[in-house]
Amino acid sequence: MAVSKIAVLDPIACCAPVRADVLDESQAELLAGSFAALADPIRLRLLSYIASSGADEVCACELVEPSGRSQPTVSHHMRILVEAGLIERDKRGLWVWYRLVPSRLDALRSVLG
Amino acid sequence: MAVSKIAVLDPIACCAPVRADVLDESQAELLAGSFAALADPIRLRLLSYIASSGADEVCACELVEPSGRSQPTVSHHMRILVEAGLIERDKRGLWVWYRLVPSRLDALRSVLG
DNA sequence: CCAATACATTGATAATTGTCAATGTAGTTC
DNA sequence: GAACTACATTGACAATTATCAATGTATTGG
Repeated sequence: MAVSKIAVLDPIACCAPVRADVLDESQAELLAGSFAALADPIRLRLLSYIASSGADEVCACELVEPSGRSQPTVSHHMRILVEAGLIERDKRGLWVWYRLVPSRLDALRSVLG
Repeated sequence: MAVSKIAVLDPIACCAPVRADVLDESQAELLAGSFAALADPIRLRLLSYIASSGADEVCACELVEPSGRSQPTVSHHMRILVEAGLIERDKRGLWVWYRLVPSRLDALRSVLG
């Protein structure tokens, strides 16, 4: 799946729940891209780490060690999550801060119902 | 992702919403497998076709043409959906009937909330 | 049984993906 | 501006995946 191609568009605007009508091809591509971002255990754990941190934002520097992957690999996965629109990136000084985009998670959730 | 390894386990029992606690590795593997089943446009459309059919079950023979893929390819994708637990398979005579497993969709949905 | 039908499996191939070491880049500090 | 720090990008490789043609396997009807 070409996750990066899909980042711009909005699943909320795109799709009613899977149960309502048959998805057309472009809707399906869009959603498959979003789900692909969730289809990796490292990315799910990164997302979960941020979501359950209590804080609004989490520093990238905090993500490498608990993930058990190299810094470039974490950077790669974070990019995929950002491009899928599930996470936002904010660089301030030397550090990069990530925060959830709850509306995106809600959107995906609503597609499953 | 090895989707097939994961079919037996139950995401409902496995995981609280991503926001509550950091997913451990096995939970993450499990969920990533489920999302991987949704991370393909053809599978999303097959799922959607069944979900929106109105009927409780849909015959496999009905799925090939609208998917635009070959019969073996559709068979392959349906197997992945079944192994992910999102769909149930029932062979009666020459025909195979598929139906949704709503509890699984609900389970995945609840993980995103 | 034999032919026909519905679906699954195999085998092969091209494309995609996860990973890391090495290197690059931008911001900070002295 | 030189050294340092935090993160990104590149390049390479192994593993996985989507696909189809060909073939296999049940099941049904004659």
